[in-house]
Amino acid sequence: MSRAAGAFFQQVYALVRQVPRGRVVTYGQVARLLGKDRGARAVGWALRALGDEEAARVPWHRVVGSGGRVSLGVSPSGLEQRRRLRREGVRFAQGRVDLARHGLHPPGPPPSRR
DNA sequence: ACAGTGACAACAT
DNA sequence: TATGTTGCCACTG
Repeated sequence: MSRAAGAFFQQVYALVRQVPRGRVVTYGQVARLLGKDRGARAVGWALRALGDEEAARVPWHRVVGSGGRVSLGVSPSGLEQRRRLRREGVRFAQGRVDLARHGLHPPGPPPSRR
């Protein structure tokens, strides 16, 4: 087990814990915030390494893929992730989280609707 | 000690 | 639009 993890993983957990309810961030954004432009993968690894106890205090479900995709897809965890997000009032569009509404830094142009 | 592997994403072709 | 390559961190066999 020893999910002690290195400093980077700890930074990921610390940052994800700061994501408020009803808000989401992407792997890429987390990586960038930690100074790793191309470290999105490492972020995923960090979350995957979460132990059950850690997962209880880290809102891992608020971390989604680019464009609001749920990377875990159709896996149990993926379904669970969507369920939790929905429960927090996160809106989905085309099976993706509406980053324009819940993301920190929307990548694309703002939707003219709300 | 070394290779494989795993919640991603940007860039090149 | 799709496919291939590369970068990133830590753990396991």
